[in-house]
Amino acid sequence: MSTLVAPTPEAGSKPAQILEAAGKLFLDHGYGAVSMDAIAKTANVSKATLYAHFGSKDELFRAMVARECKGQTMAAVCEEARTLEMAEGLRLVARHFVTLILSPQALAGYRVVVGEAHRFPELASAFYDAGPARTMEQVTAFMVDLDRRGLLAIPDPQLAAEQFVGLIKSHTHLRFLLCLSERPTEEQLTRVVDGAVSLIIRGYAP
Amino acid sequence: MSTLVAPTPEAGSKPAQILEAAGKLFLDHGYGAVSMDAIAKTANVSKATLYAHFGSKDELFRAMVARECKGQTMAAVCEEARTLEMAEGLRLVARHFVTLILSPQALAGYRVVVGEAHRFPELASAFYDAGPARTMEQVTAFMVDLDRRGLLAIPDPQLAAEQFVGLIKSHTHLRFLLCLSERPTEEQLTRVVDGAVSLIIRGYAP
DNA sequence: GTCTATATACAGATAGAC
DNA sequence: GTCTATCTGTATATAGAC
Repeated sequence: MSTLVAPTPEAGSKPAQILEAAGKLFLDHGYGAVSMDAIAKTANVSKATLYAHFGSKDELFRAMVARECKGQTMAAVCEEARTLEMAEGLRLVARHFVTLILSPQALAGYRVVVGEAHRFPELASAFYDAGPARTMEQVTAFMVDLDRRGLLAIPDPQLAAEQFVGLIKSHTHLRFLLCLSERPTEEQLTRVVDGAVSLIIRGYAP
Repeated sequence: MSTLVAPTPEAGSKPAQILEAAGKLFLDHGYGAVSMDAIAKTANVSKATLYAHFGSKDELFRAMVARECKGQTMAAVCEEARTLEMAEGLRLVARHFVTLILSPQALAGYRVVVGEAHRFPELASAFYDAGPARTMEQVTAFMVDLDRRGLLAIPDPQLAAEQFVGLIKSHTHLRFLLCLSERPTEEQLTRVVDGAVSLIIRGYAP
């Protein structure tokens, strides 16, 4: 399993500038549509310098994805949710999750990784491990906790976790992926979140 | 709204050969990774002929997506499902839907359209109208029917339809999009379908 | 309509000076 | 380590013969 843990270059250094430029461009326009020239230009760096730090376009792309994967976690929220009343805890998790996946960065990352999954299968795999897989683990653990406390009756916590995130992504995520909507309205968010929470509670009531 | 209704060339003709080759290659490797040379070669046609029928790579790409969008509909199944017992009807719809979205063609199309959504926003929009939007309409109509017959109590049929498809896509769809799995096992399908159906039934029980 | 051959541009990657 | 200048392949698109 190829990890996505790349050594973070110190802020302000040339590699950091390059990674930042690469992130902006790749995420906005996709892998194929961005040239190394454009990245060098955006980073205020010569192309030779670029190649001195990243051996190829592939390598730079991988490093960029690794960088973007960091800091997108549900761990803290799932911990906090355990201390709340059930419906409130579920709503907190759902709310955090929907905000995360509809953020412009997450959407752009999703687009580019999905679009290049055929060409970079190991990258897709590493992205999955670093992002969605960890999220699923954390949400599953939350479901196990609800079951243990007797608040819900969940025979298959992993299935329940998958259903929960499926309910939240629902149809909305696709609409945003396809650039049909720009920003979620407060109303949209509430509708999806409340719908998912109440369906899970009614469906898994003890 | 740009429709995706392109005149279908007669089978066996040069345009048909070209579209078929373009479909194969674009869907397998993505827009950026496929050259017009490769398409011409695969179609057993010269590049000049190719340009005689399709003015540019963009145009060919659009025509290909239009072609691939045809024939993927849920209409017939949703009709049939109305004649069945509730759980069986839901299961039929779910089963058909999951089979549809996990088919290699649908996955490949999804990947390429999502990956290029930034560059071809109107195409993404047309794809949405031709595929997902129509599916949602049909599933929503099915939900309305279940409510009218008093089998379920569904105050917001559109939300329920979105939840139903969300439950079915769940986490599985992402795993397939990222090329982490090749073919769904019978067990996977049953698990997702039964889980979605029973959650909807319990959640919307009158 | 279809082909061979080519124009033109730009991509990724490198050589060599500083 | 960083730059300017360049090599080399290949991409899209077209000209002109048949």
